Amino acid sequence: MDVTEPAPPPTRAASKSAQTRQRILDAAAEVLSRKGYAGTRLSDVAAAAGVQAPAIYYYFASRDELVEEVMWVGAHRVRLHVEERLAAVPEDASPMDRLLVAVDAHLRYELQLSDYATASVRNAGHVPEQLRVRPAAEEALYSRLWRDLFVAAQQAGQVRADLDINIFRLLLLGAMNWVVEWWNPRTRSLDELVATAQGMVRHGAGVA
Amino acid sequence: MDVTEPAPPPTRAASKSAQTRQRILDAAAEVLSRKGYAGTRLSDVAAAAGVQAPAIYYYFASRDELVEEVMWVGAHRVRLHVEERLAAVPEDASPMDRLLVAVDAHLRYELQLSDYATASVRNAGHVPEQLRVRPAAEEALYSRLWRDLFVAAQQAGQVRADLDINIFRLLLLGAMNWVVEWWNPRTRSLDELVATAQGMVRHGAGVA
DNA sequence: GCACGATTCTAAGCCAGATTAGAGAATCTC
DNA sequence: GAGATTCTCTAATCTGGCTTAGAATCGTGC
Repeated sequence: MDVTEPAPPPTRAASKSAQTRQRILDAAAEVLSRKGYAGTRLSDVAAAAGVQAPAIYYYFASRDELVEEVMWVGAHRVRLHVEERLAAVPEDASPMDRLLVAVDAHLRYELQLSDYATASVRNAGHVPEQLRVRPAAEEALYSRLWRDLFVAAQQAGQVRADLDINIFRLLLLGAMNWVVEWWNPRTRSLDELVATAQGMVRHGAGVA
Repeated sequence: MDVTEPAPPPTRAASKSAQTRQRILDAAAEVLSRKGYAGTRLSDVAAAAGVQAPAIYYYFASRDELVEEVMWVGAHRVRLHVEERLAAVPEDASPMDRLLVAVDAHLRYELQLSDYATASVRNAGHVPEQLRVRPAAEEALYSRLWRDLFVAAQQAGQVRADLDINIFRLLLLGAMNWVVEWWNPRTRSLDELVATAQGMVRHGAGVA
């Protein structure tokens, strides 16, 4: 609630308290990513975090505040991850190369690394309006990142000039986001998925 | 609940009763498509249908049964619509042409014609397990339809031989389904969307 | 070992919203 | 137009699940 954290005690590395808060948040992300907003019981989250439900209220003002935080963290981290991966791309890489790296980073993060990202994506359109404000700001930044990647690629002549890159971008993000609805790591390889999605961009948007 | 309908009375064209049932179902589809499973109140549905909430129970055994029916109808109708459009394609059309018609049909139906389809797509992953059984059967049929389209196109040499058409198909359906999350008919033209999605297939999957 | 804040627990409280009961209106049958 | 049936309403009831109260426990500084 407050902008200031509850005055972290002498703040040793990771106080027990902070760890518990983290455990609750992680549990919420996990349950939310699996069961969705409607199906997420505070009691499930508590169980997964190894506490009783009321303990959650020591760290979060309400169920919705907890959910909002998960959503925001999810959106935020995906963006950071993709930005980091892009920052590591060699100077001489082409705009199209950067686009393909972004596809790779987005998919791998969403599927392997983060319940938060999955929770964020799956529930974005299903939580009450008020919970969308803060996460939406993150998503706007993320959208811009992708827009810039596409603009650069199109200006460099690596994306067809007649392509509507706004629509294409939204379709692509949709394709990648929807993956969380069907992906099963046991039946398919992540590498193949990434390669296919990259092909969708390289051929679908790239110049012949 | 029973397999047999409640013994349709002398069954004139559309009895008043059937109309009311229909109105409730339509209302449910509309609310579900807009607010999602979690946000759909039976009272909202009732209001939209112009009845009091308990009246719903005369036609449906429970909230969940109502939701299930909407989901099933949505999945069913999309499939029928796409099948109809495909049936109307000239004999001499190529497999790729048929694929593009399917893209067109799917998008237009989902965005213009049917709250049921939108409700079905948006909530598929958010309703409790038990509600997914019947709709899932429909979706399986629909999946097969698309698989067949892709197989035919690949065998005809119109889709790159090295493309994993299963993954590509799922990505494409995801891109199209996710459209309901961002589409705003006031800011973009449906024609452009369809054209861009078709381009994604023609270039993304098609032979160079 | 004691005092005190931080943390977590058990036991209620509380309420939105689904569902049921049962009375009343509408419609149909003859 | 009386009686039966279908349909819809008002007025409860019921319940899951969020939330609050307040007591117990834990940890730490002195």
